[in-house]
Amino acid sequence: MHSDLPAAAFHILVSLANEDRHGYAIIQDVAARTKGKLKLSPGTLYRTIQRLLEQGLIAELRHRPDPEFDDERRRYYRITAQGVRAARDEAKRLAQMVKLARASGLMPKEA
Amino acid sequence: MHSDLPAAAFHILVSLANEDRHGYAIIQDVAARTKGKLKLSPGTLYRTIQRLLEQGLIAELRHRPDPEFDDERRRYYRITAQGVRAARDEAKRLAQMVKLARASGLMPKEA
DNA sequence: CACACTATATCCACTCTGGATATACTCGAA
DNA sequence: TTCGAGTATATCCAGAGTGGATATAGTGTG
Repeated sequence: MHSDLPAAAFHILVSLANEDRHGYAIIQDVAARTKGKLKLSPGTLYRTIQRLLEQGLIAELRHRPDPEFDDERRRYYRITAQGVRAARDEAKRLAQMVKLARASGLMPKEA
Repeated sequence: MHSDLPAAAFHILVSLANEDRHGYAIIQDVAARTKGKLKLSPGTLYRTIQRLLEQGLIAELRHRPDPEFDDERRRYYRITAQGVRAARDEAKRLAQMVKLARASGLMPKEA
């Protein structure tokens, strides 16, 4: 659809919900959370990060968390209040779709 | 993603889960189920129907349900066993995404 | 020495989508 | 009675989102 949060953006926001991360760490975290089912490609990741920055759903940290033992190439990101709202709205939309499937008998009660 | 069911395809399958319908009726049914939030455009609808037919997720009925009082232009479709499986798998994937959002504290318990 | 891993970034091709357009018939309001 | 809205299907175009390849570059391992 036109107005909803793209899948990659949603997963990135979920990954940043409880911890500031850099791009590569997001790829790994999303893969871990989805048990390897979703491996964000670099093309999708960095393009989506740029879009999220422009839309104000995430912000880049000016100071890296641990300057001593850290790869200088890394760029860290933090979710914004607006990002939290966007992710929550998208989750509600997805929950509605699941509800629709359940109401149609397409889903076993718990799965 | 590459392998998952597009949103329009999912909604069409849900709409056909309990009743055979023709294209235009699907548009109205999806709009009703989503409380007007999702109005499938004709471009999306008829293209997606063609794709679903090719993939064997739906089938066109050879005989229209009620030949007497019916618009002859209508083409009726029925979901296949394969279509049911595809919709169920997609619903599970969506439910997993919602679960991920909840686990991250992005969602209020029930919403 | 080659390969894999870390880390970011850009490019191309493909798919999915909305919206416009086309065709054509029916019905009610002005 | 004519105009617009609704019904019904279909095609086209432009734009967004995605994966995969490619590039660059440093580090670590067999």
